[in-house]
Amino acid sequence: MSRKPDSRPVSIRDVAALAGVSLSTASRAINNVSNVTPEIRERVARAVAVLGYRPNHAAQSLRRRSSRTIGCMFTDVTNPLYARLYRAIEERLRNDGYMLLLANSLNNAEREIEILSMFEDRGMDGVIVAPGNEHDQRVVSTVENLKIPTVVLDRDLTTTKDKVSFEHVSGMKALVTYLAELGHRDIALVLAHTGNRPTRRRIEGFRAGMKANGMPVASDMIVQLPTSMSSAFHAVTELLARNRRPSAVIVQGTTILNETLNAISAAGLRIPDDISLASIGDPDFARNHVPPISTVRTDMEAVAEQCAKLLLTRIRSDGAGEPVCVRVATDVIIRGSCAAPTKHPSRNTVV
Amino acid sequence: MSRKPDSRPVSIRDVAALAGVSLSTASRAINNVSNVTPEIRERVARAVAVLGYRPNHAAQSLRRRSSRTIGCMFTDVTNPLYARLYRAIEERLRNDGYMLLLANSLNNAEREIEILSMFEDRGMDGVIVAPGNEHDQRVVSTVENLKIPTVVLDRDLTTTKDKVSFEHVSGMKALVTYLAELGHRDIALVLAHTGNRPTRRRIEGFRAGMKANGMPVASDMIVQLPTSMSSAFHAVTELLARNRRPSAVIVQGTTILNETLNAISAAGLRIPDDISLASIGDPDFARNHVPPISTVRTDMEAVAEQCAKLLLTRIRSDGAGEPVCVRVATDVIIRGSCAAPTKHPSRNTVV
DNA sequence: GTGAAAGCGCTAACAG
DNA sequence: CTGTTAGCGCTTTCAC
Repeated sequence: MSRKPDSRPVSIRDVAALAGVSLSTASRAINNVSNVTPEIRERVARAVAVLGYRPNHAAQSLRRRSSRTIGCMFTDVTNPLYARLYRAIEERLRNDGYMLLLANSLNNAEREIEILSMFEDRGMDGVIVAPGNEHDQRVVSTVENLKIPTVVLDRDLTTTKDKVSFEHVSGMKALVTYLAELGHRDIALVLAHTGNRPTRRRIEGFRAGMKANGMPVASDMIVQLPTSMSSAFHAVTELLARNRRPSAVIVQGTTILNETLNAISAAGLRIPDDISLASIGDPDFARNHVPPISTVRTDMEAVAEQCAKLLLTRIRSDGAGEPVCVRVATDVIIRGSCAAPTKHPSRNTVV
Repeated sequence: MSRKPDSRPVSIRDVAALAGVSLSTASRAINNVSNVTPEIRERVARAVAVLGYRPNHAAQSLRRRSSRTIGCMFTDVTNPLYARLYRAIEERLRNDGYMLLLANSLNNAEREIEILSMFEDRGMDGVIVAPGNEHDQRVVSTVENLKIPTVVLDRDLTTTKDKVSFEHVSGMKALVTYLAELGHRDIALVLAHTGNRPTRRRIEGFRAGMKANGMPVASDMIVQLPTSMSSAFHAVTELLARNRRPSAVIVQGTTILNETLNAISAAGLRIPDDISLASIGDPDFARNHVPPISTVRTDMEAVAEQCAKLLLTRIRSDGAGEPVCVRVATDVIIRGSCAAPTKHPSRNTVV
C-alpha cells in the first residue's frame, strides 16, 4: 500500500513518478494550467488521490510570491462590530481560497506598526486595516509605505491606499430626521470619545440632522464618554435626571446601548412611552430586545464585499491603478423603540 | 544610495555581499546561531540595517518546516467568549513570534473538516480548535488524524490530542451552593441547547449543586433554548409568570443574559430585591451593570496560557510524549445581583 | 569560525 | 503537449 515510511510527506515528485510523467507535467495537470492531455490529467489525478498528495504551501508561496493569505488588523475583535466584519470578510474571501490572519492592535501605535510590518514580512497578499491611531504620524506613514495591496477601513487617513468608509453622516442625519418627524426636539447623543473618523462623522451627521430640521443642539446634548469602557450608565442617568430631559436618546455601540438600557430601566422609564431610544450599530440583541431597538447600521456583508473586491482587484492588477475610495451606505432600521414624545407628562420639566 | 532598481527586495545574498561574507555566515550571524566573530556579526548587522533587509518568510518556512503560525478554529468570533479567548491567545503567543490564523467554523461539519485540512496544508505549527461538532465522526477523526500539534478546547472528544477543558461542574456547583446559602430553593437554569460539553457539564454541575444542598430539581427549572439566537426573552418571561416563580435564575451567555435582563425589567421586577440573577460567562457589561451581575466565569487569560504552554511544549518536543489534559478552574464572582429571597411578598404564589 | 554546496517543494521558462 | 532545467530565499550539513 504505502511505499514510503511516511517520513517525508508525499511531494509532487512522488505524484509525477507514480503517474509516470515529469515533474512539470504533474504540476501543470494539478494546477489546470496550459494544455494537458485528458488522459494524463486523469493519471495525475489518480496518483494524487492514491498518494493523498497535498501541495506544500510554503513552497508554493515562495515560488508564486503569493501566500493566499490576507492580514486583518483591527483594534479589538472583542468589539462585536469587528467580530462581525471579520466573519463576513472571512466568508467572502474563502471563496477565493484565502485564509485570514487576524491581529488586534489594541489601539497601540507601536503595536500597529509592528503588526503591519509583520504582515508585510509574511508576504500577505493584501491587508485590511483600521488603525486605531488615525493621527499618529508613524502609523500613518507605515500604512502609506506598505508595499502590498491595502484597504483602509473607515479612517480619514490621507493616503494613496484604497479605502472603504461608512457613510455615517447621511445615516445619522436620516435618523435625526426620523426622530424630528416623530416630534422630538430634545435629542441627546451618547458616544465613546475616540479621536477617530466614525465618532467625528457621527457627530457631524447628528449636527447636520438637527440643523436640517431647524433644531438647535445644546452642547450638553452630545455626551462623549472618556473611553468605550467607561460607564455610560451614570452619564445616561444624569441625562435622564435633568430638568429638561431629552425625549430621545441616540447611543453608540453595544456597550453603551447596554448600559443605557440599564439606566433607563433603573430610572423607571419605559421605551418608547417615556423615552425614545435609537442605537448606532446593530448588535444582535437590539433586534431581539423588547421592544426592538431602532438603529442606524452599516451592512457588514456589504463592507466585506467591498473590501474583498477592492483587494482582489488590486491584487490581480499587481497594485497598478489609481486608489479607489468606496463609501458604504448606512441605513436607518426602524423598529419599535421610538415613538412620538408624550406631552411632557412624565418629563421632569415643570409645565 | 540604492543599488538596485528595487525590482527584487533585498535578500540575504545582498546582505552577505555588502558585509563581505558568505551567504551562510550572514545567515548564521542574523540568526545568532553557532559561533560568529563579534566583528562579523556587527558587519552583518550593519548591512542588514543599511539595506533594510527582512527575511522572506515563505523561504524560511519552507526551509525550516515551520511557519511560526498557529491556527485557531472556533465556532464564531462573534461570540464574545471566543473573541476574548482569541485576543488572549494572540497576546500570549506573539511573545514567541507567532501570528494567528482565525477561522470560524460556524458549526458546520464540512467546513470544520475543510478548515482543519487547510491548517495542515498551510503548515501551521499548531492548532487550537473547538469543533462545534463534537459528535460528528468525520470531524472527530479529522481532529484525531491531524499531524500537527493540536489543542482541543473544552470538548469531550476521545482523542490523543492535548486538551484544555473548563471545570464547569465545580463552578456551577459552587454557584448553586452560594445561592442555596442565600436561602434560595427555586433556582432556574436557562441555557442554549448545544450538544456540546460546556452545556452538558453546566447542567451536570447545576444538578450536583442542587443535590448537594438537598434541593430537588424540577425538570421545568432547566430551560434549554433551541439555538443560542432564539428568544430567551419569552422563555424567561414565561418563567417569571409561573405560579411558582423561581427566586433565582442562572443564565448562560451574553445573549441570554441580555434578554433575561430585558425580561426581568419588562416584568417590573427588581434585581436582586425581587429576583436574584447570576450569569454563566462574564461579558464586560455584567461588571458594569447596575447592580453588577454575579457570574461564574473562566479566566480566559489562564486558558490562553494553558493552550500556549501545551502547544509550545508539543512543538518543541516535535510532537513526542503522552497527551496532556489540563483543566482550568471556573470561579464564582460575587457581585450585587443576588440576595436572600424575599418572603414571597412579590411572588406569584398564593400565600 | 567561515565558506561552498545542497536542497526544502514547487512553478515557469524554454526547448523539443 | 511534455520534459529539462533553473531557480524562488533561506538554512544547514560538511569541509576547510
